[in-house]
Amino acid sequence: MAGIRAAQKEKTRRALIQAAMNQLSAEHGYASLSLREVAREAGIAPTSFYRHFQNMEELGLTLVDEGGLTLRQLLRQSRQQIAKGGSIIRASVTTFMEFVSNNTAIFRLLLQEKSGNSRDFRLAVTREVEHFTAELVDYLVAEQKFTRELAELQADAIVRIVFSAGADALDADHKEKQRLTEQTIAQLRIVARGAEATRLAAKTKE
Amino acid sequence: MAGIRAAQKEKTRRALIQAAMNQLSAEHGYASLSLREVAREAGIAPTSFYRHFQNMEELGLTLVDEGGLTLRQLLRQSRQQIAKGGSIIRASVTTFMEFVSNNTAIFRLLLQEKSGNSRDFRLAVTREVEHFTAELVDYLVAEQKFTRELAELQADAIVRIVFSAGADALDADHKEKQRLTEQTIAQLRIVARGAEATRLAAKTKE
DNA sequence: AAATTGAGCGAACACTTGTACTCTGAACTG
DNA sequence: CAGTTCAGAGTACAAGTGTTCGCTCAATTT
Repeated sequence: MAGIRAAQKEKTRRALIQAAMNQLSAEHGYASLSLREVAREAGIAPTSFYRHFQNMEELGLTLVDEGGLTLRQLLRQSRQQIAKGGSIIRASVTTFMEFVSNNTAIFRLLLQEKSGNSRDFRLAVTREVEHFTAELVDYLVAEQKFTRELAELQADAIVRIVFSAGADALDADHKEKQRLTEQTIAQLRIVARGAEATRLAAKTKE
Repeated sequence: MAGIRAAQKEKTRRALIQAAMNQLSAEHGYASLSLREVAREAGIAPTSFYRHFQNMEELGLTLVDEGGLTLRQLLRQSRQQIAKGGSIIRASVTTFMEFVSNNTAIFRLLLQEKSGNSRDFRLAVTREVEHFTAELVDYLVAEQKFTRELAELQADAIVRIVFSAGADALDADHKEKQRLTEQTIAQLRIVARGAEATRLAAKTKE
């Protein structure tokens, strides 16, 4: 029952995924990914590809899922940073930026396919990002006592700003990344202040 | 000196650009654009393409420029709306969203190539967006008396939020677009309030 | 021990791709 | 009017693409 056969299959499956990842770069996106090249890098014949995935699309969706997993790791890591105390905003933004630097290929994939050419891809990415936003909403409601409505507005704005800055960070050198990080932190502080002011304005109206 | 020849050349050049535009859709991006198909739709032989562009890349950059032109139209239109009085934020966001709806193909191109696979493309798009941000900064400094630093933070945040919402609007139906518009307006109000609060905080500190 | 399964291979097929070359004929120039 | 220019067409080629088919042979099951 060792499943030496199933284990081997899983291994080359991982090799295929890894090969696809390796070929994703700033210059070559998912769209220009070729079955034959992926198979070559994974060390199998082109035809054997079909033992693992029906299409390139199926491989692609697997990559997006992989990216979602990574995003969830990021969430966990952020929560740990927050638990340690200190500035929540600063901690979150810096962990996010570090993550972008360490997982460039996968972030690029997510960002590209978010406005890419396959509806399934777009939906898959949107789902992952929404998961991210939802976590933030929960935090704002539970810890900071915002109304759900205001929390949703705020969280959505934050995610838009942070992901957009993350996209810019993909191309940036170290110095530029630092600038982006500080800028994003300052912007989130503005948003936080604005949300706070909005909450007060709503309260005094009652 | 009529230039009946030059006119014809310009005409088929426009036909090529138009053909390329037509082939850009939610399903078919720039990356999967083929010289032969573009030439076919423009009604010329594949080889004649080279009389007008050296590469597909050159055609692509032309499309991006075209998009930049469109963005500048948007700016002008927004300013007219603002001059009419009323809510600046509401006017700007609604004109932006209308523009996205009416120029879907070109916006999709800009959004995709902003994080696309050609460095030249990314730079070209970034340049256009920066132009957009710069205009907003000028407005905030001149009309609202913000410091340049705060205006830049605010403008950049606004552009990130609006363009990100615009990207979502590409796929959305009418109802969803309205929701997005209202949401974006509310978010920009939060940012405005936050910036205002930040300005006050800085002042009292002096 | 015999039978079955299935990952991986190699050959082959029917395309599509970009691009180099040569030629034509209408528009322009002197 | 003769000569030149040049947009566009046609042919051809080499290189790549995804996918089907039948085969092998080790792992697994009966």
